[in-house]
Formats: sequence, C-alpha cells, structure tokens
Amino acid sequence: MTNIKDIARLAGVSVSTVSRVLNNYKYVANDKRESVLQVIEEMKYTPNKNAIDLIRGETRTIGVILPYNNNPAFDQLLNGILNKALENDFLVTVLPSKYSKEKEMEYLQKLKSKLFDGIIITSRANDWETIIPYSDFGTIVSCEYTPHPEIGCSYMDRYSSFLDAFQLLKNKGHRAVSFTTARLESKSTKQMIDAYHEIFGELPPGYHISDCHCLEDGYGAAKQFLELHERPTAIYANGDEVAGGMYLYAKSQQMKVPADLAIIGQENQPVGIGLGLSTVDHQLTKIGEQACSLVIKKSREKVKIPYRIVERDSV
Amino acid sequence: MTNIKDIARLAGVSVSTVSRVLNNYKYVANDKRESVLQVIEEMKYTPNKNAIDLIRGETRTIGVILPYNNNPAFDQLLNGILNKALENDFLVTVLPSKYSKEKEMEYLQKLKSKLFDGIIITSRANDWETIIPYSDFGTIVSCEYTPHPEIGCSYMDRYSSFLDAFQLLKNKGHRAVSFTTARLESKSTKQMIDAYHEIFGELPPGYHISDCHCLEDGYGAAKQFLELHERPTAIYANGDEVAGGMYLYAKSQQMKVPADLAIIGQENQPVGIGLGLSTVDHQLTKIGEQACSLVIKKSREKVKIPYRIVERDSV
DNA sequence: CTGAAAGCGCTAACAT
DNA sequence: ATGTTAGCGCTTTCAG
Repeated sequence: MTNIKDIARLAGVSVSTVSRVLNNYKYVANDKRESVLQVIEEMKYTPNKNAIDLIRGETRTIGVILPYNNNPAFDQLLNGILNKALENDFLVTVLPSKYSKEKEMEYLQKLKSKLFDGIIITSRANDWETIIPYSDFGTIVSCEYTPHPEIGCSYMDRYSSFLDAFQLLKNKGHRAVSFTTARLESKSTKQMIDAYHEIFGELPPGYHISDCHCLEDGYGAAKQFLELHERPTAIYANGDEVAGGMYLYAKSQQMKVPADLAIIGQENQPVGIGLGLSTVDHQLTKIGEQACSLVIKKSREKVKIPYRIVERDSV
Repeated sequence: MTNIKDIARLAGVSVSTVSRVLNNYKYVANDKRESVLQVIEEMKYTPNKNAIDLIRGETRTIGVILPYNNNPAFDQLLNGILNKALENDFLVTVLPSKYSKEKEMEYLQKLKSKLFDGIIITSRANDWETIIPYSDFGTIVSCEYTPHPEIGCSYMDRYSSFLDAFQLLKNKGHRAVSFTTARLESKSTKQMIDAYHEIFGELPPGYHISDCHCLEDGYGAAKQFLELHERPTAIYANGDEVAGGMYLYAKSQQMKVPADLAIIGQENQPVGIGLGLSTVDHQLTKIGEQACSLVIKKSREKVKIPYRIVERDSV
C-alpha cells in the first residue's frame, strides 16, 4: 500500500509538501505541485481516511438511530437525511436499534469513539437524561421535540395535528370516530388518545386498535371496527398503508367512501395517492432533511416543521 | 479528551497493559486488570475507533451502493443487509448513487481509502472493468450476477423468473399479455423483453410500458393497456405496488380479477398481500443478507438465491 | 515556499 | 506478566 511518504520520496519533496498539495494549500511552487500530482496519478495513490480522521477529529459521517428499517415512516425520515447528506458530502451510517436500550447506548458510544460527527435519533428507548451526556462528543439531533438545550430538534407538532384531524372529522359531522396506532406504549399513542378525549370526550370500547403497521393490519382493523355494535362512521389511521387496508375492506363490503365510512390516513404515502385517500402529512422527508442540516451545522436549534392535511376523496 | 496514556498513568501501569485489558488479553495480573478497569470506569474512557482502525486496517463497516433510497426493491435489499450486519456487529453506510458514474467511483475510492472493509453494489452505472481494480482494496459483492472472479455475487436468476412468470400466464390460457418495467435502458428491461419473445413471440405495439415505479404508475399503465384495441388479458407488473395500481384501475372499471384481467406482480410487497396479488418473489431480503455475509466472510463466491412464485388470487 | 519533527491515539513486537 | 518502543498514515507547527 503506497502512502504519503512514498509519494514524497518519488516526487523528490517532503511529506508536508505532499500534504499541502493534497489539501490545496496556496503556497506551493507550481513545478513541485505538478510533479507531486503526477506521482499521485502514476501510483494511483489514495490517502488513508482513518489517519486523516484521527488527526482532524472529524469524519463527515452521521449516524442515524432507527428503530426499524423497512418501515415507511422511518424510511421517509432516512430519505430526507440521505438527500441532505449527499448535498453536503456527508456519509450516513444506519444504526438499527429495535428500541433496544443497550443498542442505543452502544451507538452513542460510537459517537464518543469519534466514528461520527453527530447522531440523529429518529426515535428512542432511553431517557434523555442518559442520552444527554453524549452530546459532549458530537451533535445530537432528535426528530421529536425535547426541551433539553443540549439536543437539537427537527420535529412536528404531532399533538396539534391529531387535534386538527379529529376536528376535521367532527366538522364533517362525524361523532363516532375510531382510530388505530402503532406501538401501544409509545408517546405518539398517548397523544392520540389525549387528542381524542379533547375533541370527542369518552373513548367508546373497541374504538382504538394498536399494533397496526401495514395494509393487512388496516384491513383487519376496519373489519373489527365495522363489526362493533356502535359502528364508527370515520376512522383515523396511523399511516396510509393502514388506511389503504381499511379502504379495501370497506370496498369489499360494498361500502362507499366517504359516504358510508370516512377514512383519513397519515404521511402522504404512495398508496394513498393512488387510492385518493385524505391524509395528515407530517412531512417526514423535510424533518429528516432539517435534522441532517442541524448536525452538519453543529446546531442545537429546535426547528418545527409544519404538517399539512391533504384532503382528497376519503373524508 | 482522555486517552489510553491517561488511563495508564492513573492506573499506574503501561499503555500496553491498558491495551491488553481493552482487548481481553489473557496474560494480565488480576489486580492490574481490576485497577485499569476501575480507572476506565471512573474516567468514562472510550477508545478512539479511528486510531484502532488505522492500525488494524479494518473498520467493520460495509458500504452499500444504492441507486435510489426510497424504492421498495432497494429497501428490501438494504433491509436484508442491515439484518445480517447487525447480527455480526458490522456497521453499514448507505451510499446513494442515483446511477451516477462519478458518485460510484467516489464511493469505490472510499473503499480504497480504508473507510470500508467491503462494498455491496446493489446496481451500478459503471462497467465491471472499471470497478474490478478496486477489489484489491476490499471485498466487493454484487447483487447481480457477473462472471468476473474478483466480484462476489448474491443474485437471482432474473431471466428464468421472467420466463416462468410468462409461462404461468400462458399455461392459464393467456395469449395477450402485456408488461411494465422500470428504467427503459436497464438490463432487467432487456431480459424482460427477451423472455417475452421467447414465450410469446412478437411483442404487439403498446404492450410494454416503462418508467413504472409506484401504484399510480400502475394505475395509469393499466388504463393505457385496457384502452388498446387489442386488450391484453393479463399483465406482468414490475412490482406489487405497480400491480396494486393496476388492480385498482381494473376494479374501478368493474372488471373482475383474474377473470377479466389477470395480474401478477413482483417482490411480494405488503400491498400485494393485502390485495391478494400473485407475485414473483425474488427474495430480495435474502439476497441482501447473503451479500452481507459474503463481504463479512471476505468471500467472492457466486451464490444464487432461488426465486419463488407466490400464487394468490390475481392470476 | 519548503522541510524537519512532533504528534493524533492506539497496537504489537521485542525485551525482560 | 509487563513495560519500552516503534510504528499506522497523516497534519501541522515551527524554523528557515
């Protein structure tokens, strides 16, 4: 493996001169620069990035903690992050956590071990208190809001969006509204339930189904909802795939959407566009882009990304 | 920043002893080991990974060249890779290429610069001839077959799968079969056309639509196909999302699937499960897992992953 | 403008 | 068993 010393020797200069041309320093005589460049070319020399990172103490690499890969919401987030990273010549390393506290800590350690300049936490299992100390070793940006000044945030006002969606349904005359969520123990689920209470009051039994992730889950949930004694007239689904499943179940029962059943989904996913599903778009791609920008700028700002409700033909 | 020297001093031992306990060497007196461990704990010391990688010449990190993030097929591949990497304590860095030759070369350079132990190429823009020289600097594994011995492969027999799918349709009595593909200039599209010729002969005008990626595209393609003078009775879609769109268009026209129109998709994606779509499952997750295993083993084997046709209710 | 030399933080012979 | 020392490949003062 040829290294900087070899290049220096072959070009008849010192290693510092080689380093200077490598880093585009101004004060290098043209003839020396040329001959160095030529030797580099001939030898097909590529500098060792580990040595450079070791000295500089930075890697231009961002770690992204992701509970699940292969989940549309996290994919959108990651997509935004990758876009922005690419623009800025940063690399991104995907860190799958499956909500394991140990894994998360392991990844945070890697920030400390100088593998990453910063970490984006899309969702987490650990308390902020245990995460915060690591912010001494790089920029940590969260995709959910937290008041801690050590942590940058690129987030949306999820609670308000839930309120808005329920209110929209109420305004359209719906009183029997049910909904689905993903993980039962998540903060998001809690907010959803709170928002429901705020708009509709008491939650009738059977009106909330959790652990819904894909189209099939939505199909099954719709079936359950519609077999209830007090049928809901509208459903708020936690994702357009889930909403798509509900739509298909409704259709299979010859029901008209939205006349017999209104459906609103989330995240403006491709399937919803095709089916004409109304959706609460949290703009996850933008959130990802912003999160990435924050770590690149080493900023700990709190940036709120506006959500928008896309009305199509299902409510 | 506290380093190994500090730990050595505070524990009253030499750096080599600290290094030894760090790397679980056998011959370290128990009392010294204990005191080193204690100092490490007190100082919350974390070794610098860049220094270690520099010396060892390996990073336990794999780069994955991906033309598009946010594409279901590449997502499945990536998902498999991440699963296997996680199991083996490897990190994976996502390298979006958008089929740019320059970007690809840039990423290959990073292999040479010792940032990755290996690279997985899920799809590529450059010729193998220009890629192969980089196999001197790490394991390169491709997700498509290539005879070059320098390149490991984890692949499926795409052509055979196309043949099988078309044959299946023919066996069911279909003679007017159309199909969609993604990029017009891709090898995959070429194979699709060849397979068509082999089974059905001449390709009628309008029976092939390219640039189909999502549900909407499928919806539009089905519309186009069904407005042809010589309507196809079956469609082979390049993905279940696309197939889903076709299914929905057919339904919107009160057509029965498969009686009026047979549809077969690809990749066994969630939407297809929900809609009961038959599909050619290339097992991309498995291909990703295998590709990852190959780079971990530094193997250049050629491993063929079997595809399977999942028959549901749409053919 | 250029080179010598001192590190960056760590591992791994080589002694002892 | 443990310490000394020479690097890994590069950047960056510091002189000149």
